[in-house]
Amino acid sequence: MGMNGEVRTRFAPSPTGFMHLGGLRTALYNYLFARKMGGKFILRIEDTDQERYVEGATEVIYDTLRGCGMQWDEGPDVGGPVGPYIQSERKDMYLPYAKQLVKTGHAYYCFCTECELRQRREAAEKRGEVFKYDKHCLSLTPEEVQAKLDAGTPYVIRQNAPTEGTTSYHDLVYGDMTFPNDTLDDMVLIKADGMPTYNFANVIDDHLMGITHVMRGAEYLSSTPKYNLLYEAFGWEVPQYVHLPSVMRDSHHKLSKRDGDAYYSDYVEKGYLTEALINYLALVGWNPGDDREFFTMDELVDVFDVARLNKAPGIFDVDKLTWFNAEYIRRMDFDRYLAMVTPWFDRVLAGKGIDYTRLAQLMQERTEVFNRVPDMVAFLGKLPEYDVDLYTHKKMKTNPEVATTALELCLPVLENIPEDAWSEANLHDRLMEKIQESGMKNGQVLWPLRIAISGQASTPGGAMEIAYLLGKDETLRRIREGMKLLESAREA
RNA sequence: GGCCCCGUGGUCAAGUGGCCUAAGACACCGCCCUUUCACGGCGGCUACUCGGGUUCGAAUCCCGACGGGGUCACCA
Repeated sequence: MGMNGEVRTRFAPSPTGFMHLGGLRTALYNYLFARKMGGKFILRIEDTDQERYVEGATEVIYDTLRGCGMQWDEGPDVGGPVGPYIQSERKDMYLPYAKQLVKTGHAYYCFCTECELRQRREAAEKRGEVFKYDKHCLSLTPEEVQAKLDAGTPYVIRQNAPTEGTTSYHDLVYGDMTFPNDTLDDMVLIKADGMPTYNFANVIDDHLMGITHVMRGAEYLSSTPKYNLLYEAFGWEVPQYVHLPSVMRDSHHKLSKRDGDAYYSDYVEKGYLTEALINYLALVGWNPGDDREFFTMDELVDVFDVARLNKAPGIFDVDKLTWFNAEYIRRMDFDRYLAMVTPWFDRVLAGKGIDYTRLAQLMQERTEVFNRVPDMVAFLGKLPEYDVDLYTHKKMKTNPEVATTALELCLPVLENIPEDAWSEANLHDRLMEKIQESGMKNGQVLWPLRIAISGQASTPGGAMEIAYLLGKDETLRRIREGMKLLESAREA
């Protein structure tokens, strides 16, 4: 707990230009926990790697988090009492701490060059050994160090990790963890360019920012002992740790950039809803303990409990996400759906004069992901080429002959409906009257009709709806075309 | 390879020694509804990785094996 017992969590992404779903989930849990505990959620940008700097990347982080409904209490753009919240702007704060560690023997200057280290590492690998920095520069006398410093020799500062004994800590998810110290490497704290490494900045900042609970990916499980050694060297209180199981693509791979399935933006572009994504993501690695599956952000805050976090990695199941998405779409206000689906309609129906409102009514419960909409409605804009076989449907008891009869039956009925009376109700009543009187079954007439005007086996809505959407001229045109197709098939 | 973690159906998962001849959801399959599809309703399929213990009793505790993941950077 912080000084006044307040919980403080942080999300500390590096600005790469994209928001990884695993990272988003980490942010979500940090946010939920802070809100749940009535604490503070802090955003910190970790941009100590200058080579990886990407223009506009921080905005992507802001937009994604805000878009998902996770507003931070302290951060680069909103300020706060322990700023700045961008590590590059804190650059000068770290070196003094590193020097303090050097003074107390917990760290030391190292003048080995990257090139030398690489060679030693490769040599070790060739021998089948694990490379570990051999504390070579630790044996330099204070005079030797000073001389090199005075000469302007490039240096880094390394942690002086113990080589014997063990280091333990308690994790709120994984329980008690113990690591042999001889597996700990002397990690670099300050890089040759004067910037702190993530490993160092993270500890300093978490302490200075009063972070009480560090929630991050399980990949940090084994580097945590080194961080704790740092806290102890400074005499600082170690935060609570909450390591999160990874989000996988399948049992062997994490969600990856290469497959185009790792980033928040990938899903938004495909037409997934933010609410669905957040709702689903919350459930990969955590569950409320009962059967509830649908949660708003506020409800999530209400039920979230660190004790219910899972340890095993979770596979990100796009099918389940898609189901959530479809459910959210079905439940959304019609006006919002219409506004969202319109651009997708436009891709294939722009300028065709289709009644979007009616189409949207038909489509809302059939939409799973917006990017599947164009293919579903394209037939309204242009009759697809189709095979006569489509007229044959066993259950509907139709075949080309029945279909021909059916279309011949429908054509005059539809021709007789005036343009200004071309409504679904009218279409329905006139057609049904005729079908009754013919003695044919509904399906025997309606199936061929729908095939003729849509050219495909499955459509959003039935024959009446489609005929209405198409309008009189286009409907009649398509029926005549269908009759022609049937005729040429008969001749062949 | 060293160290660490994990292991219930295809996937997410409930389960904290007896209520488990193991819930729920997604996916899949079948039936019903129906002018197609979708929605909806009903039903079905499929799991405690394996082997030893401990115990009257184990998915639950212990040990081992196997499998999977993570980590071993002047990246974060």
